[in-house]
Amino acid sequence: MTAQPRRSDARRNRARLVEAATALFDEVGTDAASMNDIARRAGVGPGTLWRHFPDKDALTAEVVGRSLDGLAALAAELPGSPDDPDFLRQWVSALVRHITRYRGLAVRYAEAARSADGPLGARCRAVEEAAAGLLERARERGQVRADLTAPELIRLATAVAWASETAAPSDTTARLLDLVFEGVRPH
Amino acid sequence: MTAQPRRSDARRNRARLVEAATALFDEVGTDAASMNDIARRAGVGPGTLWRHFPDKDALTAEVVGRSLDGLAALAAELPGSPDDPDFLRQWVSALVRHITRYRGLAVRYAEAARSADGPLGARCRAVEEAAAGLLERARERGQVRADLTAPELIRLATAVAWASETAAPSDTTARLLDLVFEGVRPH
DNA sequence: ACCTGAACACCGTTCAAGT
DNA sequence: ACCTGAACACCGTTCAAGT
Repeated sequence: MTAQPRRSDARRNRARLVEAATALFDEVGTDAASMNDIARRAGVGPGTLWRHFPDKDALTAEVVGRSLDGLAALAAELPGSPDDPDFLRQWVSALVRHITRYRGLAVRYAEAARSADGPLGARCRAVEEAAAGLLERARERGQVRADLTAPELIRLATAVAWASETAAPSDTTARLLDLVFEGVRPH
Repeated sequence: MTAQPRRSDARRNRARLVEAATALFDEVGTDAASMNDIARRAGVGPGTLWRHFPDKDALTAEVVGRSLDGLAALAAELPGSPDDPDFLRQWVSALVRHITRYRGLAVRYAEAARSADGPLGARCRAVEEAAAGLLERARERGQVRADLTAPELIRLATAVAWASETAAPSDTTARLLDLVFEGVRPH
């Protein structure tokens, strides 16, 4: 989201920072990766990091941005699939997979989605719009409760992502998602 | 959980620390309340706090312990209620209410429930056993999916608590809980 | 136009020195 | 037996000084 700098050394520094942040997010998670660590890994001073990205949200948005955009694009494709009764669940599953990509991302995503401002919040709004479109189609086919809203669906997806982040076995994600879709009560 | 000290000044310090922690948890949440802040508020040095409670989990367990014990007791009473079809939901609702009592508690609870050790983890195990008992009774009456386990139910409750913690309006808790019980799909 | 790195107030945590 | 408070390595964040 943040604009590309003009000077070539600045562009190189920026690229290195995003690369270092991505690597550290991958290794230790969003929270444990400190700004100073990221700057050190990129081989620049802390001031340079703060100059390129005003806060951690901006940096996070840069790292996960492309993946979030892909989600909106995926939403545009899915409803075309020939009457798959589970296309909504598939998309939500993809959303959960994205949020669990880095440890700690669920919290940042939830906060950004609530305030809806900042570079990450803007991305969340786009995802919410995509969800709203899918939800409408699912509703027409009677595949979801009529009163379910897009923010609620996303909040549930984020909650599932958070829960499988703190859980021990990683395969529980699908199970939790199933429980949310089918409900705790018997159908 | 931590043993009461013998010397009277130590006992007084301990009581003041728990009081200060409770107040700060209430005002700014579990995370924002730093150990140094708590010690300062209690009028003691940081070393005294660390002597009484080896880590923040022990302190948290002391603050929320009685409330958690009450939950296990509540589980023993509920099934007696004359065939209320929603007694399980009522108990889970009480669990969620407890976890949302202090901001940041959901994360600590989830981590303690996973590792199951430490003073907070011990309490989580007791809650899980209570949930297992309720779940069995609910299953006999056909009120829940036959394959639902107690850890899963608690994980869902914790996830709902976490979600309503990060959400803007506080009344969404009941709504999220309803979605989890009834499911996203129409019944 | 951009980078450097010292600096500030904080954090969790420990531990020698006291009473 | 228990408390004190200085100390350490860290954190996020800023900003004068450089090129």
